[in-house]
Amino acid sequence: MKTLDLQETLRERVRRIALEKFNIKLDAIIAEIPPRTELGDLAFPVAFELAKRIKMERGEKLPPRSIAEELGLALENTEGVSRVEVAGAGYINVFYDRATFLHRFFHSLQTNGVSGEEKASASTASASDKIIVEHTNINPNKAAHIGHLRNAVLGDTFVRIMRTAGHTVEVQNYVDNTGVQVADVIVGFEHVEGMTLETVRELDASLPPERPFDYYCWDLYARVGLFYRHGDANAKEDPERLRLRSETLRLIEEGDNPTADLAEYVATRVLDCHLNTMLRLGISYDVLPRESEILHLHFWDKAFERLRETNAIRYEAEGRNAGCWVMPTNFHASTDEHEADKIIVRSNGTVTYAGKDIAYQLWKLGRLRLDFYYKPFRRYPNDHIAWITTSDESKAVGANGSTPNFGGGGKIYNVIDSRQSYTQDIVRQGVAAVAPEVGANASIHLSYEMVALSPAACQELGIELSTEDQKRAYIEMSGRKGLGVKADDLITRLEMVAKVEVSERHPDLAEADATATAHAIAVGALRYFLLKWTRNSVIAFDFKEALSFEGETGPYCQYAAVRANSIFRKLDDEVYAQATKFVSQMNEGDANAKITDVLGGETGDELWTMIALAARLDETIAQSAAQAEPAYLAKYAFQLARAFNLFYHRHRIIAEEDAARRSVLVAIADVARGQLTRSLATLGIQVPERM
RNA sequence: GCCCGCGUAGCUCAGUGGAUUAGAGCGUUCGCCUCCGGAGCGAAAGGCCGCAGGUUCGACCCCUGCCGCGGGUACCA
Repeated sequence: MKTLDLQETLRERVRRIALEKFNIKLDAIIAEIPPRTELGDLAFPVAFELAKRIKMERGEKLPPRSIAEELGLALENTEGVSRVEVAGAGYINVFYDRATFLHRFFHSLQTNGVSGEEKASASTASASDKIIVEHTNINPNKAAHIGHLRNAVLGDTFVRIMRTAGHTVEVQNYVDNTGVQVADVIVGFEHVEGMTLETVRELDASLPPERPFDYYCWDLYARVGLFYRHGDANAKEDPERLRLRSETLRLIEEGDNPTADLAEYVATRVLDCHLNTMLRLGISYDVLPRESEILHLHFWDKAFERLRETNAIRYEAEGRNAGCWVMPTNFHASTDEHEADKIIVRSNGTVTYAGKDIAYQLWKLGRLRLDFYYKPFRRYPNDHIAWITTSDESKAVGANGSTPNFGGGGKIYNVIDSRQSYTQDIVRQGVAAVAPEVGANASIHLSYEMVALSPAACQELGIELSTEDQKRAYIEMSGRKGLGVKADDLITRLEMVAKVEVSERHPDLAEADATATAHAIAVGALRYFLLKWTRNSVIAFDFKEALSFEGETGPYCQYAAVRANSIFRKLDDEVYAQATKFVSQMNEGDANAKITDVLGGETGDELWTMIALAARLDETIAQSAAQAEPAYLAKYAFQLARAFNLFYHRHRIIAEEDAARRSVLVAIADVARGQLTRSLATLGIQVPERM
């Protein structure tokens, strides 16, 4: 029995009774979890709503309390409900039949442990509609930093949540290989360092593993920022040097020249580094659509044509934006400093990100009637392949019928930080103009706040702060200035700290096992750290906090699961079989009465709280999915771990002498570890054997 | 200027569609390993939920205004 099933039944009954007894049609029935166990397992504040509606519709004044009493009475004989109480000013508090609930819950986990399975088959309609999630999307011109990690972990976790909820999800990582940021680093190679494709290749081959190509580009990108300013970070950019950037950008877009070839090499190599970084955190992709193909396969041309036809964009013959194609907006007022219009095509003919993204979104929604060619880019350890787009039909794999089919999703989620809300609004407006049939709502901006640096983190990184900045709660990272915490550095550091702990606690563990365990802990710590904040909270990154394994952290949750597993390692098989039989078989002898007895009283309340919480996983997944908020699931996993630790501390399981009680305790520990493990897996966190 | 987000315990944050006693983690103080793993458990202290109005039987939550902080308003993304 999933809590949701019983909840749904009760909601339906409330709806029906309200109609029968009061002739009121309620559309949404609010059900809430009461604050304390004494107040029941589910509460309906529906009497207040009914009192209001009755007064409005018939002018009749009925006190909420009497309405609640009448409704509660009618709810009482629902199967699985032991009693109903009316409390406060008119709450209907429902108490479940604990023994029946435990046994159905336990039995359902025994028979189909995988949480989403049941739902996937139950909601085939929504499952047939493919969801596309776009995340990571790091400019392929430098190493990934913790801000990029927040994006990828958020996106990847959302994908896991949607899949667990029974949806079909396609994961895309968009590669902006023809943007200004790539152009900048190419200016660096060509004009600052005087290098060519050949010498860059040699350089790449000569780099040490701990300072790979993306690290090199990180530094070079910062140097280019200085180059534009003649070495003075506070000076204005030299327009003459900026012209190198726009010309480089034009050459990259055009293709088929040495600069474009170099850009292709650099962007591909950096992308490869990013995929390595993400794989360390268990993050992988299905397809890597590249901006260069948006251009070369005429996706943009087609989108451009349709944007013109629908008058979504117009050509500016004069003024500040002379020679550009712009999209007029009313998102904000224009001032002397800021134009209200957004430039889509620059005066030198190159296309801004917003323009290319409109074409990309249209393709994702299946509205462009054009497609990419694909070739394999990477085979993951589990044999999954990440495909990359190509404009060269001859290189595409699939002549033998194995061509993958991407895009054309029913619903699109774009994981992009909130600073880009304006650009995303532009993109949405463009998409809606060209494809009014899907409108502005098919594509969802899954926004989140940035990761900034705490003053302490800046100090540790050796970044000098102005007295003004020292007073701030956090300092924004800057790729252009090379200011930030590199993802790989942080992961490595976490692994080292974890390794020390593991080796200390388990000196007998083989080296490879200790390393693997430390890795699992590092991933748990980092992913949880990035997920515990809700999306619209700025993370002020702090090393001490990120490197902590205590309190509200991933390792705390992992530890609870490891402890639970160790009970079952030690538990006699016979005893486990006995417990399983006792709890999962309904109405055998006096099992029901005995279970009811164990779950009664004050101690029983405590046990029951643990069971009720463990049963709430599906509901939490559904909420996380609906709100696109992985933090809900992260908080739930922590709550579950905390509840389990308390339960573990209060009750001896193996040593319990009363057989019925022992069986119940075993069953509770079993459902708790199962649900905790599933929660963590959905967060992308593994539970090691020992830690 | 305009648009978006945020002001909740010393610090960092939860609080989902309005309701009973506003919750965590960190930090502070004090306890707990003859007992399935102390990366743990318990307890204490700590709150005009930014301010002022409004709606309501009832507001941390909804509405309006104000104050403060952050982000955006690029021919960057």
